[in-house]
Amino acid sequence: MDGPPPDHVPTRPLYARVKRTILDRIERGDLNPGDRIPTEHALVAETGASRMTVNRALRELADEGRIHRIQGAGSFVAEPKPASDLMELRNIADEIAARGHRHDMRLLTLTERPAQPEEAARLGLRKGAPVFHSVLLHRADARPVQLEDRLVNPLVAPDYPALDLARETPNAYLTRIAPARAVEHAVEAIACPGTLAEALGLAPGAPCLAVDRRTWVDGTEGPRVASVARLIHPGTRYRLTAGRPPTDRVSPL
Amino acid sequence: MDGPPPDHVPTRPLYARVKRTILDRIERGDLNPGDRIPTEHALVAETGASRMTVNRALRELADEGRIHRIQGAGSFVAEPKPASDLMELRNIADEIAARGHRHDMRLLTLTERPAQPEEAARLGLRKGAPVFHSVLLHRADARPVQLEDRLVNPLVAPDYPALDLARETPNAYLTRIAPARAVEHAVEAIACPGTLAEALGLAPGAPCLAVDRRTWVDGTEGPRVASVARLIHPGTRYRLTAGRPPTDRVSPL
DNA sequence: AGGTCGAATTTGTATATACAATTTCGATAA
DNA sequence: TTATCGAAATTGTATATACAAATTCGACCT
Repeated sequence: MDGPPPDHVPTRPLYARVKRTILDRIERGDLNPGDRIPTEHALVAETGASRMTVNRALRELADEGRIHRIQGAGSFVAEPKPASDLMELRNIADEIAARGHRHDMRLLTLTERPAQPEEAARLGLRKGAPVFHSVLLHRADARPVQLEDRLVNPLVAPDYPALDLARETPNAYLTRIAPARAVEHAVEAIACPGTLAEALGLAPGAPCLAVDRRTWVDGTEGPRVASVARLIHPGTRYRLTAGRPPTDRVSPL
Repeated sequence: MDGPPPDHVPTRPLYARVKRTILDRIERGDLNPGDRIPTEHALVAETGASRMTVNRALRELADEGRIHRIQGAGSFVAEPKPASDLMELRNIADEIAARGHRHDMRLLTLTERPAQPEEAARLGLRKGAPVFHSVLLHRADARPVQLEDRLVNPLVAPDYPALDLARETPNAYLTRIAPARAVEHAVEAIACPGTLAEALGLAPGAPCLAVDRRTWVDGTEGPRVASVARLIHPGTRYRLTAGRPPTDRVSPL
């Protein structure tokens, strides 16, 4: 049985399909950064959509930073800028997906072991207390974009080792079972350690962005550190942004 | 007197003015989170704009997360976004002093010149509009810790060149005369350019942390970019933190 | 009372048209 | 050759109109 009218695959709006055709050409390398995009008029002729619809598609692409438009001159493919908005709020998988890439992760290690003294201090535990330690590699379209080295507090997330990585990132899991009350970030530029160079697909010594993130949850006796993570990104491939510009536009003066 | 034809104050587009009227009501507390926004039809009657124009205004507000729209139901003021915008970058002088070092700065260049196209875009000015450009080196105990490359909008800070660097940093000066309404940060790891290696006391290619900071102030016609700065720190000597851990401590478990 | 259906409301998308603003580029004049 | 002007090309905004899709709400029936 089943199905009656399979029918209506929810058709995407026309402006979205026009956007997609442009993005396809960019992602296939058919159009490269700096290249000129067909004019609205040409796209009207090509796609059959009205100019208003084509205009909306191109305007949204411009808002999203994928293309650059100059009145009177034309539209051009923008330089790829892997800027991520508010990384502390969205997990890396969402960010990659939002850019139209395919995200996957490979678990490199997952162990339970006693905390080293410094780790214990960072986690607010006694030294030697058991902690979970995971190391993952996040990839976008099979390209490494983040190495995640994480310590998890078993008092906050006792079932962390049972996490199903096929369905959820550690960040998403922790957010779900123990929403953070506070987050601390520290960022520094480092030279890619030789031990990570291969995993990240970089030359040893290449500049990398290291983000140390610590999250707290509310416990019965006060705030507890839920997790401490060091996230390492290839410096030239990733960008961390915080803060948002005002929304309403103003004409240039 | 006055003016003849004051002439053309560049009128903002109608859809932007409609956005502004809605944002004003939200920011004045006239409309609170969860409140219903007048329907498109009502806004058409109120503003005189066409429904397509009102629709664009509301759609952009929704894209920007300020409102929430439900087909068939209406439009509603969104919850203010998670406050975690806190990238409290204290100014470099305070940080150095807080660490017990002595801060000084050397002015490398200070000019007024026409904005390059890309710079103009970042500043929200017409290309070729005059901008102030300063380059400073901040030092802690005579050791370089930050190279500050800054563009300043003369419309916001016309007296910037008169700044007395012996008394104030550019950041402190701008904060004093034009408090920022919004700040945007982008951070990336870069290899130290050869041209800066000597000034920063580094080997070319050494990892550096580059922070791009953009600040806005409120103008009569809407937000204006006050300044765009790129701050370059030797990666191993500097650390940038954002977010704050909870203040109340708990004994380790 | 409860449920069902359908009309009214409201937002979402699409088009045709018009004019404005900016850049580009060629024609023309000095 | 150089400079200037203007037409053409291209994007930006605005409107009127139409229909689609989702929700709300009341009328009506049982």
